[in-house]
Amino acid sequence: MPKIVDAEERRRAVAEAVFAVVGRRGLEGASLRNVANEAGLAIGSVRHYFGDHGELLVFAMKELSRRFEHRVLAHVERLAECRDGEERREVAEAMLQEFLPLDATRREEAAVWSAFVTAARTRPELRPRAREVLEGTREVMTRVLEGARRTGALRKGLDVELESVRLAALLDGLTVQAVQVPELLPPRLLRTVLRTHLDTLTDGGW
Amino acid sequence: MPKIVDAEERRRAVAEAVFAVVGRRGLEGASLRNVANEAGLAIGSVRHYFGDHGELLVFAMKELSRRFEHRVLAHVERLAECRDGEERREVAEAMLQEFLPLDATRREEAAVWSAFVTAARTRPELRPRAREVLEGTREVMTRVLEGARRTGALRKGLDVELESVRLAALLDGLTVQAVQVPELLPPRLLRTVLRTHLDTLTDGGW
DNA sequence: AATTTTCTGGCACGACCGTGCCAGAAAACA
DNA sequence: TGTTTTCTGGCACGGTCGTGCCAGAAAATT
Repeated sequence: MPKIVDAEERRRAVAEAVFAVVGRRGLEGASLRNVANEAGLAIGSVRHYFGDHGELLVFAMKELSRRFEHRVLAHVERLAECRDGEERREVAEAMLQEFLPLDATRREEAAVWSAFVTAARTRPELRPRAREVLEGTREVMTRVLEGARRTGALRKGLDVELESVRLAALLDGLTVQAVQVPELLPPRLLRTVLRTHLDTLTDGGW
Repeated sequence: MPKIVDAEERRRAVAEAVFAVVGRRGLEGASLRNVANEAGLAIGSVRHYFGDHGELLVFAMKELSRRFEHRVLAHVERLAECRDGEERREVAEAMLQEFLPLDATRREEAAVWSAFVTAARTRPELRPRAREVLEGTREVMTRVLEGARRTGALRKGLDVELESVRLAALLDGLTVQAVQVPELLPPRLLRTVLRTHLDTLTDGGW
């Protein structure tokens, strides 16, 4: 075999180019030509690693969600190691902040993800991953709230399932709006809203 | 002058075709040809009423938000006429439900709006309207919460501005997720989450 | 050194796009 | 009736798209 080249790494590099193009020009700008150009490759090379255009988009979407999940799960693991109550609250809050576009990098990621998810409604290939991520998000919410309930931090009488849906929706709403009109949802406000919400779930202590 | 034809009405009819096409094929499917075909017109006719393609999209987006605002403001007026506390709560909740995709029609509307808003990030012509609607939404939230505060229904110690942001984000998040994966957010659940949230704002009574 | 396989780069085709342009139909006005 | 203006329908252009196809470069294998 020729040309020592790690195929998977190359695919990831191309995905990176997809993110850049989508961030700048939207998903409809992510043509093979534009992506290849962004990646500094010839269009033929890109096509060697991806069967067709749809496959490229699916891979990029999966890659984006994979990275995101990786970051979140790191927090979840740290959460499992916590014994101290105060520390639990801080780690949980840090984990939930991971869902918010608090800096330019994350805002771009969120914008790109938003583009994929919107497109997923009309493009069947993209739908499964959109659904998986939403389900995963809800599950993470359930896990953290259930954990809080076990340690007695959660207010009595709360429906954990319902609160998971509410929390997931709140985070998604904040993200979508912050991507749309960042001026109206600066990082500070995003953090405050999240903290306020968590306070209502834990009536004071944690 | 020739051809008795109400230009504005024709423009609205074309906008209707835009909604149908975007609902079915996404915004990138809303080409002049597809829209004209959907409206039963020749492409030349559509172009007579809209300077260019961008103008068509801007008009359609404005028309969609205009209709939505009209519906919401009707509720707001009814809210102003309310004297009874119980009635106020019901009308307010009905108004807030207007933001949720509770039936197929509204789900389609929300999906189309979502497509426009996502595109607005990369298309400058669409940005102003996206921002206006978000600001308007937040203002409506502030108005209804401020009203509740005046009548003593709101829990003490709540920051109305902050709660407006939180409520608006929650509604947006529920909507976006319901458009993405309707199975995970059936109308019943949407209503329950909203009601639960309002309960936490009014500690019991209203 | 010869062969095989992976990889790169690019040409060409058909499809769709927005738009400039124009000819003719249709109705109001002279 | 003739003129004018609005409206309709369509042709043709340049551009971008995904994709089929292929030739040659490059490296591992024989």
